[in-house]
Amino acid sequence: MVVVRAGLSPERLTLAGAELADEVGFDQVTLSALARRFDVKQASLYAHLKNSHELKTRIALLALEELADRVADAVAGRAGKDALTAFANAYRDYARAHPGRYEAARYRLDPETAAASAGVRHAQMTRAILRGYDLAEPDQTHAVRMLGSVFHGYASLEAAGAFDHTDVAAQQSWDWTLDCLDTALRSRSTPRPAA
Amino acid sequence: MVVVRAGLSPERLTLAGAELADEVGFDQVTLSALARRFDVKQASLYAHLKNSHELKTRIALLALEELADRVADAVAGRAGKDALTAFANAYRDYARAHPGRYEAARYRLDPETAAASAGVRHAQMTRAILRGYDLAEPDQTHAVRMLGSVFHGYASLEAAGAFDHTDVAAQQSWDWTLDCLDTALRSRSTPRPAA
DNA sequence: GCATTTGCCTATAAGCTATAGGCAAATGCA
DNA sequence: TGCATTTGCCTATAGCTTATAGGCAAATGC
Repeated sequence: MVVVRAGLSPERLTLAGAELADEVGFDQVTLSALARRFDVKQASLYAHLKNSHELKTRIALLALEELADRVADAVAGRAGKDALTAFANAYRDYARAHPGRYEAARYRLDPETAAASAGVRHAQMTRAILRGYDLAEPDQTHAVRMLGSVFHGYASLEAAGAFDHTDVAAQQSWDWTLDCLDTALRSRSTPRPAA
Repeated sequence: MVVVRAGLSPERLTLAGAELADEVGFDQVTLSALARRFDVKQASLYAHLKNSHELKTRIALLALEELADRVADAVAGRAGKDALTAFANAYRDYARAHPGRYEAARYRLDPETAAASAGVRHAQMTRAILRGYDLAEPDQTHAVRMLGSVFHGYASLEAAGAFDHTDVAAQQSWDWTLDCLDTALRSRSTPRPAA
């Protein structure tokens, strides 16, 4: 009776959990389901994860990390509306390709964990693309929040199927929205010499 | 041994469920918790609700209804930016006053239920507001989606505490955002004679 | 005043999280 | 190479959840 170990680790479990989330939804990610996936008993996972909260937190951190990487990649070398579009598309594309991970990225983290997460990179990158619009504080903060709301709101509603009822393609509305945002932000630029 | 009946009904259970959601979060609303609240055994609830999905669906419908009522009330007799602001504020205020119900309003409904819900009133009211901006199709649809995204995104991020880290008041960013949206929409008005 | 319906009950099963304790494989070290 | 320790996964168990089946008494109908 040769017993081969499954080779579990927090990292492997997290990755498998993220895949599971994309397949069945983040709220359906359970330790039991994960254990089944590794053909292992559910209690065995507790040797690698403190509890299911830790699993979810790790998946959330993974998603934030991946999303920040993609956005960083997309905006590199771009500025102005070009950067805005690249950021927004990277964001939306990730949410569509990885719905479970995207949900996970909204999992509520305790303050210290959040502070150490890639969430701060998101805020930094948003501020970076706003450099092309010459916004002074506190307008810049307002704009960060507005953009975050639009991107998250759109991704979230689209994932929920809210745009499925009407015959207009979600892609067109997205492009239109980005255009709109660009205009709005430019109209708020401060140091433009002649109004 | 006088046994007094608890007087359960789908309506009372739904309302209590909504209150419970606001107190502990929509995902913490369970039939067991609800039964405890009525000092009744959990299995008894199945006489009034098919299952927990029905409870959640009913809470979602209640929330959509309430939200639509408030918005309708707020926008009545207003037009243009005034209407936009009233709509937006009613929306955000509801989300802040009733976080659990607001979460419930995002609960995924099956298509027929959604079609019969107050969700359609939301879309109608959004279109009504946009009448003040003279947008032709498909721009109107784009605008409906953009506004929905901003409102939902903002409420959702604010509820998640995403705006707590920076010292700028969420109210100010909200006002700024609405201003921005108004400008953006006006710049897209079609039948404005002279460009 | 009796029959029917209704409302809540107990009992039970299955799935989830979590803890405790056991045993064998893997590893460390002389 | 051989023994002690550590590690990895196991079983067993308890408490929580949803959900179903069947029972009995209160409420209602006639």
